[in-house]
Amino acid sequence: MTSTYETLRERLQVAFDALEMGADPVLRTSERGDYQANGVMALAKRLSRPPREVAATIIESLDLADVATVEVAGPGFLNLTVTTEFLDRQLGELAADERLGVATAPNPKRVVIDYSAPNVAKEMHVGHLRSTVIGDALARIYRFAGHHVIARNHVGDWGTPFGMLIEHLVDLGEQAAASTLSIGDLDGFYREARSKFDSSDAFKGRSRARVVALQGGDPETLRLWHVLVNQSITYFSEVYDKLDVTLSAEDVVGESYYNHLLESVVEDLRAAGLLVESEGALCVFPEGFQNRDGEPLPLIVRKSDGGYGYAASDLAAIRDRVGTLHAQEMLYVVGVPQAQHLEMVFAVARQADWLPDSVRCEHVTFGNVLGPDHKMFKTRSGETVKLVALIDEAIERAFVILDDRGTDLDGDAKYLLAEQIARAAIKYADLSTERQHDYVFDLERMIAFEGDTGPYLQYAHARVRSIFRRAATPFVPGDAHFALAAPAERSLALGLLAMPEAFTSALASLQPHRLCTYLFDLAQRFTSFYDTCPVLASEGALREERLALCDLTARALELGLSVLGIDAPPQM
RNA sequence: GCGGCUGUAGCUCAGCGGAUAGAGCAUCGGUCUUCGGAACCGAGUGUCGGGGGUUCAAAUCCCUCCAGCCGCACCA
Repeated sequence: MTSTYETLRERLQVAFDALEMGADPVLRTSERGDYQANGVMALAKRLSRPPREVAATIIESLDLADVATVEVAGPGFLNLTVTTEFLDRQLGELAADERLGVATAPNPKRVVIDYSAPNVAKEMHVGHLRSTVIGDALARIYRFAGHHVIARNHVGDWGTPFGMLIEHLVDLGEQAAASTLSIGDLDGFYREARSKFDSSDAFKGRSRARVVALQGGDPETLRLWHVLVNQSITYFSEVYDKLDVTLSAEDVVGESYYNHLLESVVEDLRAAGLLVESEGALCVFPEGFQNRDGEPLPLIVRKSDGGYGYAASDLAAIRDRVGTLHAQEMLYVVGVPQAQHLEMVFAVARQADWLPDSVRCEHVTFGNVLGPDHKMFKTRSGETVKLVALIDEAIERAFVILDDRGTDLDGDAKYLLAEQIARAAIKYADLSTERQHDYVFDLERMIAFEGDTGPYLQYAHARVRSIFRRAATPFVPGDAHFALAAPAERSLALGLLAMPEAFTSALASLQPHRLCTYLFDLAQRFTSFYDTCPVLASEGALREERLALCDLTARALELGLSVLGIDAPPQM
């Protein structure tokens, strides 16, 4: 179906084109009418004609009779009020459309989304929250748009620390180490290894030898390394389950995967004439990057000791993703401190012809999670906050809230609901703010049922559903007519019809928060409607109409939330 | 020093070229014998960090200054 906005835009475009081909009508939603077109003033300026006269000309040729009424206001705004007949038709189509008007991409793409990226043998902490949650929401949004998403979890599973980690594993014994790694204190494992490395020369020596063995492909060393990696992947999966994140073990393609490609990366760069040796390291100097002394800044592909840095594996990953996976678009959901590094990697990949201009490649940045003191979120004692601890605390709070309101659920059902609420609180708080901004983590506020929160949206959804549970006769979708006599009905209808634009906007800008804003607005429109328009108590056609509006609202909330990775429980 | 990000109501945040700058929370006042009151309606508050400029129109674009955060060659 063609959305309401799109219908209006198309009609306006014809009229604007008649005066100047391609002139933008600048169509927006409005508080004065339903929509307003602001493009007249700019066009009038270009034509050197009085704006109101241009507006009159446009209205004359505007074919909107079956859609909306128009009037000129102020200096030349076109205020559009959609007709009830048109709304009725649109809602009828919406009701019959499982996608609620959201179109699928005309040209589905293969999209690689790189997100989460925790480190093997280390605990996941708040630092991984945003990449994981935002990345997963984008993956779901892209999938719903009809794209083929290839999720990549670029875990840190290689490098010099693995020498000491493996030696520590050997010291502990594999059985003991395995249980530590899976159940308990991952950071403790890492810290112990580190402190032995720092305090014991013997251990340091063994660790270094172990790194060499690892890089040399020694089978026993690789076996031990696999123990570490597999334990970690199991642990990651548990965290992803807790968060309801779609990443699976198959999406884990860590740094180690690119090892066998690094040499050829270097060779290709050399062959392309991009490689420069500087202070013993093999570098590429992409244009436009300077160090603090104003000298060209290198991307170090191979270190002076012969080892490869992460630039090399990032380059190999691009070459692999474009060359082998045939990615047509790549998103890196990675913290903003990596901005320069990634820019350089992308620049080099372009120079090396691994990254054609036709492939959109974007660094999707995000701000920091701050504590109540507005500094980087840490525990009271100054340690990083573990993701699992964060989720568990949210679940406990959800429990308390459920008890307070006297839930009739208990046991597993109650726990499941508490989990759903906790996840909604954490994810929605993260997704509903502009991605690049820092935000203050305040569990109390996030999990509240009032305000712009995940649980509020879930609650709104549950309330709609409850209407259908109470209805004596089952609701039959499809035969409703929408008279929209009450203002709250009309407002809700307009909200329901605006889903496609909200979705498209979130997708195009890689900003899930635009969808959040939309859903919150829709929920508010619904509660106003709910307050003033009795549903079950009304009769006949009016009852059918209101039930149909409720049905659409429930579906819209559920769809919107699901695409953000948030559950919409039918009852709370 | 260079580069990037940020600075909007008491608090948390939207808005990023259009008509009097919005929401949530908090505050105050109403509604309602409530299809789940964890509701709805209404009210107040802002040199949109400061200053210049571009434009018919600037919180939004450009320049500059101030404040804060982050990066700037071998750890990923």
